[in-house]
Amino acid sequence: MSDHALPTLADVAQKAGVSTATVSRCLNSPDRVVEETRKRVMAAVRELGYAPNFGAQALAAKQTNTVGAVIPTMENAVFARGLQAFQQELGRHGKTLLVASSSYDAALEDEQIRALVARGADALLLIGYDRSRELYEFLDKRGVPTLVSWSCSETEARAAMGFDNRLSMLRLAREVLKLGHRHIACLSAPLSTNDRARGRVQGIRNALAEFGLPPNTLPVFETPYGIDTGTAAFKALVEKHPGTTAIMCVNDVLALGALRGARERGLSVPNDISVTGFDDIEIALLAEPPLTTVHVPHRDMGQRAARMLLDMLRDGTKGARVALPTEIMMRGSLGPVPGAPR
Amino acid sequence: MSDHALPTLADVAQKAGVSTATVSRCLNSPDRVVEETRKRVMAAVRELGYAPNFGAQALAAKQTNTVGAVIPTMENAVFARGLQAFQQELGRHGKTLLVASSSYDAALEDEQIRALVARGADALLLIGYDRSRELYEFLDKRGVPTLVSWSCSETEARAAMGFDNRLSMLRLAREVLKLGHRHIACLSAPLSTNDRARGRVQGIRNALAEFGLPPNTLPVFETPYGIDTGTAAFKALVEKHPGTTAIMCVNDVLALGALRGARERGLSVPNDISVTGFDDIEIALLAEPPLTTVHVPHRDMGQRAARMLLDMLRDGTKGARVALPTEIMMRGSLGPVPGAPR
DNA sequence: GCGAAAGATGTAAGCGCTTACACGAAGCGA
DNA sequence: TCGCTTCGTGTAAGCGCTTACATCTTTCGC
Repeated sequence: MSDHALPTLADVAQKAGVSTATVSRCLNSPDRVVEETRKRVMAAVRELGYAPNFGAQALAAKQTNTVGAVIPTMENAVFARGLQAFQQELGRHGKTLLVASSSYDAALEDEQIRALVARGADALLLIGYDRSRELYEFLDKRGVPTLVSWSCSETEARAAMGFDNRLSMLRLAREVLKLGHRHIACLSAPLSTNDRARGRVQGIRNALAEFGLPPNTLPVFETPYGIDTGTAAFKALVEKHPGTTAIMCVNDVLALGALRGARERGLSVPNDISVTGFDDIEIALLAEPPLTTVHVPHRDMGQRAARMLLDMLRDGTKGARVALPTEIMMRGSLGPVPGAPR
Repeated sequence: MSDHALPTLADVAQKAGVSTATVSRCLNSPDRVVEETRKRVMAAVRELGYAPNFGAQALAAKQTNTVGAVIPTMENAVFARGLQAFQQELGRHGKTLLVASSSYDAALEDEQIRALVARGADALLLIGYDRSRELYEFLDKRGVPTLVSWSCSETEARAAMGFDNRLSMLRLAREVLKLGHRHIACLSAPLSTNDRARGRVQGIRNALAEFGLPPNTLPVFETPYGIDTGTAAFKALVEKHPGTTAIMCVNDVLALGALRGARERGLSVPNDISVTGFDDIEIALLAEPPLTTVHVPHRDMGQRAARMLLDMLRDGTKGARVALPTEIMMRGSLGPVPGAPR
């Protein structure tokens, strides 16, 4: 680590025999400088190994070209996928992505969002709507354009690039019901701070109602995110409700856990019990049996989210509310109700 | 989005009837200010909703309290895990983590590292050693403390918090050989820019040599990261080397792909062919059959990496070279060679 | 060939914060 | 009581960059 100070704009300017303004222009809007000068400046830049000081640049330009995103967890490939596409699109427009994760913890999420803003994020991508009024007020006050993803609600004014969680799950639940299942249970993430999970559970209830079943008798087991927790919750569920023929999980990870729980309990899927997921992560296909789930267009969502946020940033507009289509993936983990006539 | 400018230090100072220096001290070293003044200042801070301007702070303090990390991919839970622990430890010391991913692309990694430095990262966490001399020179010139993780080589001077890839794989390969396998093949990530994969392959070769087998006849199939690619490579491999009884993969994701390839080919694991992985990601346990693999202490590694980097940053020291122990996880995907006496 | 418009570059005023140094007040030992 | 240290606070000089504005040159219509 050499201690001699790094070259500054002034050093470059001196070396190239121009003013600092010209060097700055060469770097930021090259077409405003005549070619000969530009060449000379660029040569000096290269020779000195000059790179702009981030803090100074941010201070003077009043923007950081940085977009922040807070996701529930990096451990779920589904978020990683979406973010990758998001990042690529941002990169194409000269912006950098800052990622933080909240471990599905509301207080931590709050903190991470504030940290990102404190770090100068020009705009934010958030997952779902659920967060405190104070936080939203803070964001509005600071004038940070914010886009919600993974959800899309008619009743929320805020810009969103997501999909309809309720409707997607409703469609899947219809398929389950069509196969004759009448004793359905739900394995869910904690509902209190997760509007996506709530929407999905609501979707099951709506489907139940459509089929003339009482929606409020749906057993819902809430458990933190994880394969292990899914396995444990599955076991608790079948113990408490032995007659259950189909377990609908609000995400694939939980469903994978349920699959393992079934295996450990000696239950055959789907002969003894059916299991469904949500997200369509890569391993859903690989599971034994392959998981019936709802496919979410992660990549497309990420890319479009980036575009919308970029537009909001550029034009200062409010952003729209877009619901992307999802797709039911019928696979081996869902079968007809046991004992049904074939 | 309100347009009225955000409050500055000067606003707070005026409101509290003190100088900006005092406000700054209240925020950064509260014990240097008498309690009464401090209370008054803090009240003003709260009332105004003041938050420091990142750029200005970075410019004046010449540090950003930000640490950058570049990982190959966010889609592998193994990196996510390690990073989470890394981030937590940093957070405890008031630092923020900036993450970027390179998609296992050397040029992109180079770019991301420079972007992170340009964004003012005070220190860096990198995965593995393999990168250009220019990049390392750049880092040294800028004086950015850098810590390598996931690898730990005797021959590299640079600070590292990792484990011995070669030795770990060597140990696993011994187990494979002990079970009678003599026709082993290797499914690897591209080796040219991945010292971890190279070390692991080398480990297999070393084990072969120990058992008196010619190390250079080991078939090594290189394929990009992914479950799908693992499946395809598996098929290509068994076609070209039908006599293979054990396939050792350099990571779990590839191994999962191999498992699927085996299933699609109608091969029973481990009866017809054995498969091993590396990393011990959560799904390794869930695979059918559960994957024999090498457990890497992700969380511990992440946490200790953070501590070391923090020390380097604080004391300006060079950092040490630490190799953490790994553990062989014997599970169902590895069995005795087919036709062996039981 | 002249004046105006357009283009290239320079000048210098900040951006909001940290911190070395200065200053006055209070506490202390002799 | 006097000089010395210690403590709390203020003053003001940057940190390295962007950019409005000023200045000087060139170009071009007529």
